[in-house]
Amino acid sequence: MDGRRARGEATRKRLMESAERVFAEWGFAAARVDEIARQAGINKRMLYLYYGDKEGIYRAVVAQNLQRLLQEVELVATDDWDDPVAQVAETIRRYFYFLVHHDALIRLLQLEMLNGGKGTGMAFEAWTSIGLNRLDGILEKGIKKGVFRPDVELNCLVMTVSTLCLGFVSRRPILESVFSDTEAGDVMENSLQHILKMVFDGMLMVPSSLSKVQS
Amino acid sequence: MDGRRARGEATRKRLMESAERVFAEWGFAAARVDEIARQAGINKRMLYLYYGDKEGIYRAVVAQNLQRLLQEVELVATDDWDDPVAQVAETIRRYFYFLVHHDALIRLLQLEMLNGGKGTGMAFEAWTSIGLNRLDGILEKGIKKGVFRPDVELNCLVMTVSTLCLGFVSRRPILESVFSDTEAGDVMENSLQHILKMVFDGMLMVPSSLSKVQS
Amino acid sequence: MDGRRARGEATRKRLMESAERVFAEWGFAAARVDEIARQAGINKRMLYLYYGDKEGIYRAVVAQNLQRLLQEVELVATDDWDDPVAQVAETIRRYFYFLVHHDALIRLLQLEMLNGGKGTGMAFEAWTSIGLNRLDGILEKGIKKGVFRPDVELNCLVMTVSTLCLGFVSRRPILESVFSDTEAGDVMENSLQHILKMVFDGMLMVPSSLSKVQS
Amino acid sequence: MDGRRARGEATRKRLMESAERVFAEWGFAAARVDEIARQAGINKRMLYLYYGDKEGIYRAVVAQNLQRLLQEVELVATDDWDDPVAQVAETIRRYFYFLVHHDALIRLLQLEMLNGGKGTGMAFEAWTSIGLNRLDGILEKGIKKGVFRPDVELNCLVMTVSTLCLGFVSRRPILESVFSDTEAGDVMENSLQHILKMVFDGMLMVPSSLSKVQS
DNA sequence: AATGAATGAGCTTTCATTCAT
DNA sequence: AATGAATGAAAGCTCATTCAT
Repeated sequence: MDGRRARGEATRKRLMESAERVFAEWGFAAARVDEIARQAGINKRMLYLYYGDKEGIYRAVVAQNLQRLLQEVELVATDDWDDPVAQVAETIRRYFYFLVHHDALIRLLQLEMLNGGKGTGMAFEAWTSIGLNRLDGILEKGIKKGVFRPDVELNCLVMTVSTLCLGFVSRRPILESVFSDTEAGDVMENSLQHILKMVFDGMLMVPSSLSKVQS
Repeated sequence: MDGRRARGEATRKRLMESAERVFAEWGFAAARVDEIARQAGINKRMLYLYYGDKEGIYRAVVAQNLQRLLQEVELVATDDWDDPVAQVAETIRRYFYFLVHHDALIRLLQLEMLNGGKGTGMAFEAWTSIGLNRLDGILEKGIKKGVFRPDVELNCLVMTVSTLCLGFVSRRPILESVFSDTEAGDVMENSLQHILKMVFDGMLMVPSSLSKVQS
Repeated sequence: MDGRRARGEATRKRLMESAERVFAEWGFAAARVDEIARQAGINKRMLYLYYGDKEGIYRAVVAQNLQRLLQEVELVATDDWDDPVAQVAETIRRYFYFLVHHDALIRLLQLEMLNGGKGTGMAFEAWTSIGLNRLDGILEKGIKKGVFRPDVELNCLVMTVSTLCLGFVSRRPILESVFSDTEAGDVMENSLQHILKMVFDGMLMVPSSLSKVQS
Repeated sequence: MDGRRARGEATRKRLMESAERVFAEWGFAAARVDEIARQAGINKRMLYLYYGDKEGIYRAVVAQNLQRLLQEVELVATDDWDDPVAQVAETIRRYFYFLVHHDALIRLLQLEMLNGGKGTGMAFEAWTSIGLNRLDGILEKGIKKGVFRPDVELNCLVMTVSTLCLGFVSRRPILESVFSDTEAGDVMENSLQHILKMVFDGMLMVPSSLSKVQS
């Protein structure tokens, strides 16, 4: 019967979504299996049927989210643009807004990073820059074209970008309370502009100065 | 005789130190009260006598560490130097190395930040920039002296510095595995130099270019 | 199939019965949750599933017993008899023997009364006369018929009846040791007769003198 | 040194008073040794020095209170009055008001009675009528004089008196809420009058009818 | 005589997990 | 495929009691 299988898949999915929320809110240790099942409206037993145990569904959630992150940014990175600056900016923008739109995921991955992947045995060493891994090629091309400074330390730059993006997104509440009065416009967009300026002023031959970098 | 009171204080202290380790390693939820007492070599009951409950000692640990962070950087910030660049650099250096030397604290505070202070009710909104709060004055002075660009967005800069320092320090394992072969010298010192360059190239009237910024 | 639900209800019930015994024997504070579960032959966890916590099952036990007390005496009170004396006697008899047959309940409610409902927040102010609340109507009717003295203080009388019944029942061990030799017949029945005589001699127009008051 | 001994006695006394309050409020099981020491302003260790353990001080408190009760009523009972009615009334009055003025004691003894002396091993079987034990003689004298009915069941009467007194005193809160509006005068005095009327109407040759029985 | 510090046993409660239908 | 009932291990916490000064 396909109806059965379909229903089973729906159950799997609801459990995953619920688990993502709960793990993101509480972290692995403080998350409650009962709460995951309750929010999913699914019997707790099914969780064990599909995912083995608490850690099993946790791994599944983390893996799926990393997968999504990867796919999202891959789209741009594979293209071949003429303007390296625009392409770098667009890559960062994509990365940044993906994080913005998946704050639960961010919390989850940050918690997991702090946890050193201890609970899962997964290698998270490089996840913070996943999605930026194609920057290398774009940067090199830009250096050849004489747009970027040749002494740009690629690894450091990637690290800097990922750190800044993640940092600003996860500090969103703080930023909003700080800038709510003084700044017009969206806080996140302003943050992105700040990051881009930060990055470009440090890597361009000529200061990017003031004009907003559009996608 | 004060021997008894002194012993009591010693017990308090050993509990705190033990709790700091355990909370930093496991996070609040996964930390075990028994383990804290065991590592301290102290009867569990004393923890409840001195700190009320698990959350009580957790709060105490967090508060004490924030205090330490504050004091450490305060030292420089109050001084009045002639050279704003050197003073900014020294402030960042202090902040950075404090984080380096207190990685347990870092994990602890990051976990707490991700937790939004939920478990403790404390206001952590601004802790990431504690210790950098005197930067404002130094920067303004530098702007007046014509050393820094007048369009420097102070708040953003502070946020950037704290984010980068915290990010690089907490990604130390990743950095070490990435740079172990290619770079000479200490990874953390290199990271600090990178951060300083990043920051100064974005704020100075004339690019800081290449020379290392010493304290 | 309803087998599972039925089993669940059975578990609930066994926990209640066990809790009634244990609370009655030890009082709230000294009662042990482990003992309740053990006597019920039920896993301790279920108690928390069904009743929340120790106080939860305690409240449930107390509430249920008050309910029973109410129902038991209600039966008579609603009827409309010709003979007020007989009806009052029957009401008291029912009340008295309900107490006799539920000595665990008595201990429980007396403990709770002494506790002032502190542990439960329930209003116990009037429970001692629950089951006698219909006496008012019967007495008034009796006064109109000229059987009872018109100066009978209804509230005091109800209080007296409940106090005497409760007192004699809960002093049963003492009474038995005192009267075992001298009196023939059941100690409790004798006590009831004494109470009835006490009450009627104080309220009747003509002394009830000697004949036993039958139901 | 006598100063030392005197101070020791003072400590003992303060511990006893504190223990009386705490045991009366919470009962044996729920009472906390720490609370007793705290209220006494005395170090907990002294309690163990003077009374051995928790049960030790509990026994001491109960014993002392029973002693007091006995002494209080003894005063009247030993006298030889002409008027048996007045003497009975006075005995009951003394007993009643002693209970009124020692409500902590009442709670304590009632709790202990419900506890069956389990925790202490003391024989409490007859304590409810302690202080009324001389009624026998007075009643017999009254019967001889033709004032009391010869069929008065002495034991039952004593039991009735003690039960009613104890019951009304310990239900004082209920009584006050019930009678606060309707009755003038002190609730306790009214209760006593009710009890006396109750008792005398059941034992006198001629109904005591209406006039208040004064001491 | 008096006390602050310390303790181990045992309490209530929680949790991830499995059984039986 | 799905579920309500059940469980054992272990967690946080409390208590009466004793040690050392």
